[in-house]
Amino acid sequence: MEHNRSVVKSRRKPSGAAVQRADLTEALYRAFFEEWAERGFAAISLERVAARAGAGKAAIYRRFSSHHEFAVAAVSTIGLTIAMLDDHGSLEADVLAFLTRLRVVLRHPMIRRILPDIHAEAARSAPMRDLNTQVAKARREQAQVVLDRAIARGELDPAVDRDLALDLLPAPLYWRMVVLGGTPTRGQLAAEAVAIVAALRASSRRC
Amino acid sequence: MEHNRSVVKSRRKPSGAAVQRADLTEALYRAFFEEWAERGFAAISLERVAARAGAGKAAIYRRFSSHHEFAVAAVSTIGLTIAMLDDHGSLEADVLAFLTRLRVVLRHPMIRRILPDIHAEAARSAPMRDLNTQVAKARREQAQVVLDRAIARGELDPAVDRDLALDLLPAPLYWRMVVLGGTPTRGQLAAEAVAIVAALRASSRRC
DNA sequence: TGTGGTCGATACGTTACCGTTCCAACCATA
DNA sequence: TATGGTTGGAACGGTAACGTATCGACCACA
Repeated sequence: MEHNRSVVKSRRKPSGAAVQRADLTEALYRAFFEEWAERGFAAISLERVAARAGAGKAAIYRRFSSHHEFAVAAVSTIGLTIAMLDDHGSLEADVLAFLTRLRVVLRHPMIRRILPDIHAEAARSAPMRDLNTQVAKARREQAQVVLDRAIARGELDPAVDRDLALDLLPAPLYWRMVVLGGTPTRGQLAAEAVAIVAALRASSRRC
Repeated sequence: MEHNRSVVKSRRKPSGAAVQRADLTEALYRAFFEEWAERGFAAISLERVAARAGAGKAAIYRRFSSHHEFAVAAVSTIGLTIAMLDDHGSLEADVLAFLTRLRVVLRHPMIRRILPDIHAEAARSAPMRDLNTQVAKARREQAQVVLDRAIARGELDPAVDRDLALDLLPAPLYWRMVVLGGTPTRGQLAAEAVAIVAALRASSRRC
């Protein structure tokens, strides 16, 4: 069907100018996210993306078979940086470290705009839903470590409600920054850590 | 400029078929939100909205001067139902009632899809930001009542960190339902209420 | 050093939506 | 009951993005 010539007889490998430029591929992804942040996912125009990347539309359609596939490929490049958190000696310190890192992420104006869009789109398209659960899983693991350490230290009951705990850790800060659009100070973060630790302790006691 | 004839000489008030049909206006709003939920805010087409409402485009442009104004008017119809919560006798019961009501709201598939879109758009356009803060304020007042009652009962320190408390109440449930896409059971809601109460208590103690 | 073959950019036809204009339908008023 | 005047719907040009086809430019290989 496609690439008929090379299927019939591939004399030699592509070389020279006939090889895809990885830097342009990256520029296309970057432009895609910039457009996303500015206009919203549903309004992304591949023509503007190409122009912003300093390329033509063919540069996109040679790499991806459709608008949709390009979008999927672009979002798939996210969520790979999942560096683990250091041990800070106590649950409260670990929680504060977790919140501090989350604040760094949510401070990026682009991420702040794209994240809620992902959640909205997750209800509409399957690949976006997959991406969302994948990102959630990565975040989950990071938080699991915090809980496991606390249990090992004896600060938390092993029978702690993990699902609830994994909600309690990121939710208040996400709410404040993404939903309300604010940015808490370091002191407010510390107060939040104290409250979250209390909530975590309470969610292990049987009622 | 416009409506010259009636300015020059208004013989009699509009009547008969010459009066706007309120039911169609409502149908247009409804269609707007259905389109929003299906396609995303940025991809709303007024042509499809009109078609879905069983009307022509002129029905929209007679009522609103532009696409943008229509959107603003539509979103302004939200957030007017702010019925106050009954007193359930204890902070924990009040929190549970608050969560139960929030769960009802977030169960609507349309609201679940539209809310994150609003947060994303709030970072892009001023009127959407206004809407968001307005909705936030209504929610705030509802939660304030819960806190005030608890303080009156002696369950909470009057010096409680209100900003933090107002984040702690809705955030975990919002996270679970909108970000993760799940729906907690009544039992999970009760456990969450316990955890939140513990967090609220902790956020009033001085450190 | 010649060259094969893919690359990126431009131009093109198609589709969809915007916002406007026009006209028949409609019904409470007088 | 006749009618005035606005309504809703359909048709119209204009714009923008999609996805495809074509072209010269390019450069590692042989």
